[in-house]
Amino acid sequence: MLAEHLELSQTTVSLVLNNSPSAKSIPQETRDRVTEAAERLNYRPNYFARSLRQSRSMSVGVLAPDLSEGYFTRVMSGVVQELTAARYFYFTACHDWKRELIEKYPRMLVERAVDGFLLLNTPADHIDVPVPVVAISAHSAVTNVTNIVLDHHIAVEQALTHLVALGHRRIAFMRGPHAIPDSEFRWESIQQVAREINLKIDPTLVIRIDSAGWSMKDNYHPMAPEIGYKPMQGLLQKNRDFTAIFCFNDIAAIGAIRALKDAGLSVPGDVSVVGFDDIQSAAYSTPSLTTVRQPLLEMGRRGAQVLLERIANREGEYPAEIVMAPELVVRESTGPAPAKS
Amino acid sequence: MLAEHLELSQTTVSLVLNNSPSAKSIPQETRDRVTEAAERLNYRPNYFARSLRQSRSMSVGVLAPDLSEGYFTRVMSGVVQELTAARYFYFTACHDWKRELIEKYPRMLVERAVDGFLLLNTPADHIDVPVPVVAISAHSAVTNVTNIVLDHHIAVEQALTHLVALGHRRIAFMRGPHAIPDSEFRWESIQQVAREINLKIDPTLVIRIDSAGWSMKDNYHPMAPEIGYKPMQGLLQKNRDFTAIFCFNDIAAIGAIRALKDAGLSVPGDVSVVGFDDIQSAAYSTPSLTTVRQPLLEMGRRGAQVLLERIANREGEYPAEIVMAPELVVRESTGPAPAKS
DNA sequence: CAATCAAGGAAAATCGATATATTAAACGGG
DNA sequence: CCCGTTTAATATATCGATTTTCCTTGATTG
Repeated sequence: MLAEHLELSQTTVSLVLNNSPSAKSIPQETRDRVTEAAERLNYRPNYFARSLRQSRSMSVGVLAPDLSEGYFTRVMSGVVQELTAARYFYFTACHDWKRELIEKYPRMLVERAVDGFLLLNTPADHIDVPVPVVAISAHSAVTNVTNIVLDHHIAVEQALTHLVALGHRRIAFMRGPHAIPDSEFRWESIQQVAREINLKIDPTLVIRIDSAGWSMKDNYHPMAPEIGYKPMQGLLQKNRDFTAIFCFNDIAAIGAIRALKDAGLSVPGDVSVVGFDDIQSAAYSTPSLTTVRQPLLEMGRRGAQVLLERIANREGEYPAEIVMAPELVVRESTGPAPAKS
Repeated sequence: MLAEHLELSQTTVSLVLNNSPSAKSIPQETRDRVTEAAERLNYRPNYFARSLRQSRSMSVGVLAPDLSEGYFTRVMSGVVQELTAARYFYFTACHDWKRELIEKYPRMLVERAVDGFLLLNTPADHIDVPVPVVAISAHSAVTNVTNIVLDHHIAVEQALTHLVALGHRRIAFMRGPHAIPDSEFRWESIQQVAREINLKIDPTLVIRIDSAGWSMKDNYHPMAPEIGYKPMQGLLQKNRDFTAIFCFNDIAAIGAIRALKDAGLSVPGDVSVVGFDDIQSAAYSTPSLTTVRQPLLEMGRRGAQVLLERIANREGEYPAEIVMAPELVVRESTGPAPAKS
């Protein structure tokens, strides 16, 4: 430490600069001398030394599938707001859906002594770490983990009643990739809501985004509209007897719309399309997307808040699940079902 | 350290585990005992203790305007490939174009002892840190900084000769926001190339993306197509005497196309649109975008490579600038200029 | 045979802070 | 005038590694 080169002992300097309670016996004059010198010499306590002693790093690990457009960036905006306010930084690690990495990165980050983990869209089941974990958009019943999830039942209800109200009965579904935790969960909700509102789901109208297309490329590209384009194209070759499709996310919906157009169908004239997420480009693509908005920013904020609370109070109670409300945003991609031909 | 609780001294354990050169006098049998015990007890050296001693953190700071779709995610894909291979992690900090943050974050990260900085799309002029810096898409002549830049002259040449070859003469330009380093640089190239190919630039056809629209919102949204929609709308109200527009980036181009459609103009029938970057959605929007591809992934990789080299060899020579080549991707948004009416 | 050298390992210093214990002087009350 | 308390600090232990220096012991060598 440099500050005491000029006058006092390390102890005193440390007590003063940390405004420690046991420093109340130090007279104001001395305090001023210390703070002034620290200011003048631009003193910064060594991060490693401090962290070594206090055994905390003031940083958290963020584990996500990829730096995808839409989902990641929106959630992280919220996360960053909270972390920054608490003077925390974060390491990002993208596992690219490889199980090996999903298990390896947490270990590596624990070695880096992160104080907690934030999981985005990533299953928490095989993650075992000695620090608090908050999972956003996962649905895992693991101890130690707080889940921030969307109310999928309401989300699906909003989307389907909207379509049914427009006269649609033959509705296709594009399910999410197996890897994504939300996929199964949402599909369950779809089946349940369909029963409730007496809507039949035709299995030949159910297609699925291929998780492989997600990342298996030389030049690593996260989620592109392609993921929706291909399955839609496949469906159109086999069965065109539907008037609407409910897609797993907006990116896929944009790809699906493109495929519909390439097949000579108009949106929403022939087919209505509903997306999910409400990403930025949803409002600006042509046609603009009707979609179920997830409050991603708010989910990121709540997640970070809970994580920081749990870090500050390691023994306290914490919720196992926090449920957020979706909101249907109606735009141009949905319209009345065409008259039967 | 736990390992020596069982047998030897810290020194020996450390030497063996780090495979230190001065450990060649240690017999194989002892080494095996140490490594076996480390394995069995799942020993992990304390990150802080090690970093404190070696004074390096094995992490770098990434400074970017925002977690924007397109630019950030693509560049970072490349960066991450290299960092991961070198067992480095990174802190991300988004300055949101606030000068105060552009100066504060580097200081904060230096306190965190990052070993180097990667600047994305961020001016390096006011950043003064005691570690190596690599700036991607900045153009700053600051010592200590290596710049990774695109060859804008070639980029502009490709775009403009393409439009001119299609018969376009009255070409509008949408310049980038002041804040972004590339903006001015590219505009210079546009003017220069225009002179070279004898193309007149009509000042009333030059519009500009408003940097304020970038981030001045309650719910922080990075770059949305809106940034291109508004200026385009403004131009259309004043002057429709043009047959093509060259936009600063793809997101803005998508917004511009939307504005053109809303004004009853067809793309590319009435107006051809050229974007910049070649982001994922460029190929999937309607119409798909003709654009100048920046090798963003490659730029990220090169940037990270240079940074890691400079960290490993702090005294070595290093290039002040590395220039990358663009590539024009022709898609649907450009076509022959309409006949004069 | 004494001096030299290498092998094998350990002791101690160090990195730069924080936490705990201790000291020395001043003060005040009985 | 002695004893306990407050004031104002300091000394020392500690966090957990790496780095430097040093000490045995046995073998080699001139």
